[in-house]
Amino acid sequence: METTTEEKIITAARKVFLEKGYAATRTRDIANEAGINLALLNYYFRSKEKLFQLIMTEKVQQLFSIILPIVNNDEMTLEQKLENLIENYINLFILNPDLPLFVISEIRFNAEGFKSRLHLQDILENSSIQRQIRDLRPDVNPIHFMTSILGMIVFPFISRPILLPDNTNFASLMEERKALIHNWTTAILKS
Amino acid sequence: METTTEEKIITAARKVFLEKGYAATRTRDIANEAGINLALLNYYFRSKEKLFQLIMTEKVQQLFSIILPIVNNDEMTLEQKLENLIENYINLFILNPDLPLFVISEIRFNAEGFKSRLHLQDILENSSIQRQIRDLRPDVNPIHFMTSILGMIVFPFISRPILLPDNTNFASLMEERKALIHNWTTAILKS
DNA sequence: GTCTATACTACGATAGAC
DNA sequence: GTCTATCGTAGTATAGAC
Repeated sequence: METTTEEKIITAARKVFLEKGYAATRTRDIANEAGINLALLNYYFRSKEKLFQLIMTEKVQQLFSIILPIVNNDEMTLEQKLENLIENYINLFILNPDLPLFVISEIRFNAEGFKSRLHLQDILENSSIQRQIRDLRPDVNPIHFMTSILGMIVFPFISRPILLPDNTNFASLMEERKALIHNWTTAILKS
Repeated sequence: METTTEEKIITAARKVFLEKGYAATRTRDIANEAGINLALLNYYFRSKEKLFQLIMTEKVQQLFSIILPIVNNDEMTLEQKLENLIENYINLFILNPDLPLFVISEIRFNAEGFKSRLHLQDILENSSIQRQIRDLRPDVNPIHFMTSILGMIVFPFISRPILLPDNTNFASLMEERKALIHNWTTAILKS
């Protein structure tokens, strides 16, 4: 075991917070999962809230580090951006199936805090990708294309516990989905 | 005030649970919101868990009472079913914007319980709508169409706190979205 | 049915020995 | 740094008067 105590706690916190969410998580569960004492957790991170912020920041960055470099990239065509979004997000979610629902659920409880920190709406507003969409389809509010594209990518992962059977090979289903979404997004941009 | 105490508690519970989720809700908050005493809440509903089940059942039914009568309706064409889904779900979510994220988030913490009760996968499997989709597009797993259609409908409501600015008139944006999704779903079924 | 008071437990956090 | 023990509080739930 090469990992430090601090790393063990963070790894455990990541697991428990993602599984249960902030409110349902017990710091004792994190301590047990990490194989250390409860007191030690507070020694390293001072409070449950602080430890959570660490995990949450990490997960928000993981989620938005895909879309942020793309939206304002002037070197890429719209076609390339869509391909890139689909490929990278589906790969990310296959490896981290809890990620999207975790971030969406927890941001909801602190919507104002993250809105003021992230400015995602401002970033999308007048972004390169939004201009590209508007050039192609000046008749439609671009937010409708953005939400439809992202919805097709994200929704299977969010609704998986309700809609999708366990027995299917979920990963390969999502792999084959890449090409489909690619066709569908270009189709709706022309419809 | 014509409402009974029981109704006042349920109304308050509905509000608080939907806002905060089960784990973060305090029964004291519900009691305060209802304008009654904490002891009275337990007198009527025995426990927080029981009260929550009541609200959760109500919300799950609210959510699935739209899709369930449609999927196996042999009188409707696929076209009519899609139109119906889009119209009814967007209307429902405009009036209840917290509903989809609440149900999805909370089911996640008790996925097995609801899966065994709801059987939604079984219902979709070999359903009338799935046969209609397969007739039209035997080359694609119908689950991809279902998740894309539902994703386009639901995702704006789920991602609203992150993606969409407050100042826009959200309801009218969703109203105009109905016709767009209608076009887009028929477009992807033909692409 | 409705209240006040309280029992009981679980949780987050800290004190203090090592 | 790491532990045991414990404090203080907040949470669910109940007892018992009215």
